Amino acid sequence: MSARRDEPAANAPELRERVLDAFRDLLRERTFESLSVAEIIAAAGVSRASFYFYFAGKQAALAELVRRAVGAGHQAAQPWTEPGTAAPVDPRAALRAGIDAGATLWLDNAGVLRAIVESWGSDPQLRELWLGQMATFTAAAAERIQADPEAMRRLAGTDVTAVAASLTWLGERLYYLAACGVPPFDDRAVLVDTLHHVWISTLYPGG
Amino acid sequence: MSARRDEPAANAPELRERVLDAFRDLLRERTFESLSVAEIIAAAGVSRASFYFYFAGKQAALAELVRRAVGAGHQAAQPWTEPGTAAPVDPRAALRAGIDAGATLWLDNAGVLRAIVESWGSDPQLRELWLGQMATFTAAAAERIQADPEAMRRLAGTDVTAVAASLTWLGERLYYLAACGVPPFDDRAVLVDTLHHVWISTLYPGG
DNA sequence: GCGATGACCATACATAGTGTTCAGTCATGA
DNA sequence: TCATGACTGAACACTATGTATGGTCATCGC
Repeated sequence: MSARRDEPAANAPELRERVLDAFRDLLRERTFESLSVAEIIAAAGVSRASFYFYFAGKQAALAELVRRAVGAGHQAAQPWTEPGTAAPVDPRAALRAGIDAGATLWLDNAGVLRAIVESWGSDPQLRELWLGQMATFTAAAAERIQADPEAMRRLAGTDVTAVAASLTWLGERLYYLAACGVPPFDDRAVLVDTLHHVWISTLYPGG
Repeated sequence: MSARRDEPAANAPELRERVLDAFRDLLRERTFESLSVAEIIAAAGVSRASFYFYFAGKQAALAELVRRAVGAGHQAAQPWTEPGTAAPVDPRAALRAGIDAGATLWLDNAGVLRAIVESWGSDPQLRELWLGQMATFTAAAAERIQADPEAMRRLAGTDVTAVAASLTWLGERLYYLAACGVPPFDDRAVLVDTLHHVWISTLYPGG
């Protein structure tokens, strides 16, 4: 039915990719809100009609970029969320590794993630996407906590899900501030150390 | 020079107040971004020209509302930031009182505060305002921590300012989620307990 | 080769919002 | 009675969004 000239099948339309690439590049230096569709398509070398053929709007394109970025995010946090296959790792070290991987993810995708953090409040689609992501991380963290007798002993009598959600959102905020270059979190070492410190204090205060 | 008909002096122009009141009311149920100047002036019963005479735009009006709301905020946190005049209060109890006062402040001014949290990322003026506020709270918290030998013993070797900033931003985020009705923080008891728990764990882990 | 198909583009359009301008109204105070 | 200053209403230029139209061009079946 379609007139294809390259790969035999399952080839994501090239224009679509070009738009997403250009959009991601622009977001590295520009605000989502300040970007117009005109600028995006100019950078992508694509017509206005094509853009609206592939995406319902700016938001929809951003949503796609976010989905791709956080897809990698799940793997990033895995060292801590899925306790080592064989050797029982020190939870503190695993946690630090997860936090560090999160920092890498955020800095690599700073533009896209900054954009959704600033936009999910005013767009239903983006809100659902982001709250869903946070809920996923929260659930993973809560599960990991509940599997840890030491942590559970400390948290006795408190709402584990709420604590897990707090720590998740603390991460979101600090990573975001780092991506915005707000001190003192623009210093990656400070960011990771501080986040790690609060998580550890909350979960394993015995130290 | 001006033709006044009421109070003798220092009378803030009535139209300006009407705009601010209407704006605050609208923000209780609507998003800042989704509100147009047309709607605001319609609700206020004021002409477009008058609006732009008193405010440079939507953002400037919001900034004014935020300044007024957080003016009260400084007092709200005072029980903890400025240790009691005479009797040495239990820092944990004082902290809880401060957190609870913060919750009251946020719920009273939910619309305005939600608006700035969602907008400071894309407006230089609002950014400066909000980051300044957070810096103020952070400084107060850091000072309070440094005055407390018990807390300082625990935090030995870590960046106190960074920890104070983390806890400040954690508060910002959790209060915001509560104002948005995001579970589990839409439950005020959970909000206050969890925030209190993380602060205490981080600062006074001895229990 | 020939016509159909579908991807793509340029242009134009309707709609909506922003911020400015300007002529005009109306109460007050001199 | 006139001048002043607060305020309005309407129009304007500009920018952005999302849609609709007509046309180009490569490819495919035949």
